[in-house]
Amino acid sequence: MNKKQFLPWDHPRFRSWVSVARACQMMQSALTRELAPLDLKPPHLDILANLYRHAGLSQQELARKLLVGRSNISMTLPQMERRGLIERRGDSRDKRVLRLFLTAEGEALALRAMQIQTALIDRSLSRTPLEDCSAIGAQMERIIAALQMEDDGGAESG
Amino acid sequence: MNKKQFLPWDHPRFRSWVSVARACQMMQSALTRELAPLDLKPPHLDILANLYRHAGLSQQELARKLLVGRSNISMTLPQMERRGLIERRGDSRDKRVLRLFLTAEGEALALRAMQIQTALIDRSLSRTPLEDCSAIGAQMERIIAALQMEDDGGAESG
DNA sequence: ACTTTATTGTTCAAGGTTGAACATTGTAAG
DNA sequence: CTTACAATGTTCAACCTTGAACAATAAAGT
Repeated sequence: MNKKQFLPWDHPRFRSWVSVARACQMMQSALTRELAPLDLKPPHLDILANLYRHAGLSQQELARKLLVGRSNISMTLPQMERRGLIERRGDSRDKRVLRLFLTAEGEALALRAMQIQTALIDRSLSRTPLEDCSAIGAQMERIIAALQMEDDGGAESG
Repeated sequence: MNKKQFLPWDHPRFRSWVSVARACQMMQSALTRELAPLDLKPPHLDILANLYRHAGLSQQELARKLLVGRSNISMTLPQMERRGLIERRGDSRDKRVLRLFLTAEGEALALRAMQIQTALIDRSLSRTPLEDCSAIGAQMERIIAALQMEDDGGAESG
């Protein structure tokens, strides 16, 4: 008679995480919409923001920070380079790596895009007290660490 | 001299949300990895889980729940139907809509996949107290509501 | 009844993402 | 030095996702 013996929705952590995932997806959609006038998509913004922060990254390092494959970066960057947003210079010591930098135009666009993103986040989280925001951020860092472990070492005991 | 006048990373809500997005992305990657043995990807699981929960949904309703386009559903479902996981029956009252149901095999696979997902979430959130999980879920629901408003009514006052 | 407007599902082209195979360059081992 | 191994970036085929255009059906307006 027990038609549904396994109902994940009864599971508190499961329910909470579903909400998290949903919120993320909607934020992504909203960001895509608001970035459209700049002819940018979230992945482009991620790249611009990271190069704004850490000038001189290699493609590999950038890919790792963004959690995407090298090939992704390798196919996206030439577009942005042609658009005059970034610059790639070969590393003098290691001829394999290309170091990435924003152009002046790229930095200007990065700033505009980041302002749009920050404004969107502010609007969406306006009903969430700062204290709770920080608490959420801290918990998420824990979760990231836990998932990091899985990535690296499958099932390392510790 | 103020080289970086606009640093989003100084912004508490921005920082917190970056962590949220990162955690989501890593969870998605981990889920993709763990679902591979079942020859399923997260979007397939989303479909199975939603039909498990709400049998008889139309494709439109399913698309809305999953926050994807109708075309997406329209191209994914035939694959799953050929695989014997779902069934599509025309609605008798409205000849436009197709009502969706899980087959026995689909339900079995849905259960296995949901158990994998629940286990992954449990593992990743094991260091996050239940109380905090619930608080996070509640805040996320607020954020979802805020983003919902933007979607619907652009800038409705109220 | 007739026309207009909306909704549902399908198709298609465009673009994004991935993982594997590859060439090049650096590093360690013998 | 020579050989084996590892890391970086590129290319390619496969797949996924999207948005627009479309045909069929329903609902609303006249």
